Amino acid sequence: MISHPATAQAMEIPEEINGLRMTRQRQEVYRFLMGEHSHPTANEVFVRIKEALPTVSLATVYNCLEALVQHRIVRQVNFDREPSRYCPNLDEHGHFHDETTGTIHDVKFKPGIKLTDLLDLPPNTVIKDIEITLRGQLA
Amino acid sequence: MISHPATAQAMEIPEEINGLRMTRQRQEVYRFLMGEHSHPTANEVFVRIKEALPTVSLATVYNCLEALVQHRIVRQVNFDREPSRYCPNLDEHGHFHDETTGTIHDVKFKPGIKLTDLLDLPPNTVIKDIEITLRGQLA
DNA sequence: CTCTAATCCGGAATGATTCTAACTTCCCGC
DNA sequence: GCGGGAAGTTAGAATCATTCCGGATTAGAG
Repeated sequence: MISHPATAQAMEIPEEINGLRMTRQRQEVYRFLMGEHSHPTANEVFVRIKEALPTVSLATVYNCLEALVQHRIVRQVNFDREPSRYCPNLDEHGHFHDETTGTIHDVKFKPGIKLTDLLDLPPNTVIKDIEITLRGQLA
Repeated sequence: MISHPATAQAMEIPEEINGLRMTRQRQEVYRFLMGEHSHPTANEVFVRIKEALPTVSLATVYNCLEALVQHRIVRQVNFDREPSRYCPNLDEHGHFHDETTGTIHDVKFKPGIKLTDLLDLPPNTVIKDIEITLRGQLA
């Protein structure tokens, strides 16, 4: 087992997360996402991890992202029909898309809010996932 | 000006809605959407209104849908990266995507709920649009 | 070390949507 | 009613994020 004291910014990543074997490529994707709050697209992940892994392919980035999402290690965020973005924040939260800058911000819920309590859902509904997206501008 | 007493199901549609001139094609798109709760895709709208307007093109359906959405006459709903769907319900509401049947249901908020009150938004934020989507199954 | 499954790779294919350029219709002032 | 510009429509081509494919590589079990 080799440790990497020289590569300072390299975060240690376990060999497996939530039952997903963390290959080198998945590590790089995951490491990059964890350090970003900008909700990158697949392509942005791709160009960025190519620095560390020059032979990586875009298809692999898509594969890795899908695996990470399936195993609930990161979240996929969709805005209208724009390219999907990826978010390392696993807490229940929404996303605000600032139209003037094009940036995306996480939006917390006020304390004690249980989203499903506010919705008029039919009984016996099993909710697997909730997505809240806002669009507007910071005046 | 000809009236159409024979075409029974034909709903009267004003010449203009929210400042949008209602051409024949826009009328057909709008009329169909108003009678549907199934949240059709652009292509579903296309095949359906071709019955009344055989020469209509898919590009026109997209144009009409965009115009209707821009003028807040119908709403566009996006689920992950699936084709956009269109919804005649203008009340603030969410959408529940039933994974077992593939159907989409409108979800009302419980009375008195003001969505933005529950979110921890930065001050001076102007919200133009909110979208809430749920995924799960009716057990 | 060998075998098999998982993963990765580059490039081709897919499919919803948008663009383009030509044609038609609408509408306004005359 | 009539001409001309603007708005709307059309078919087909182009776009572009994403997925698929076939072959090469790697990992882990025995």
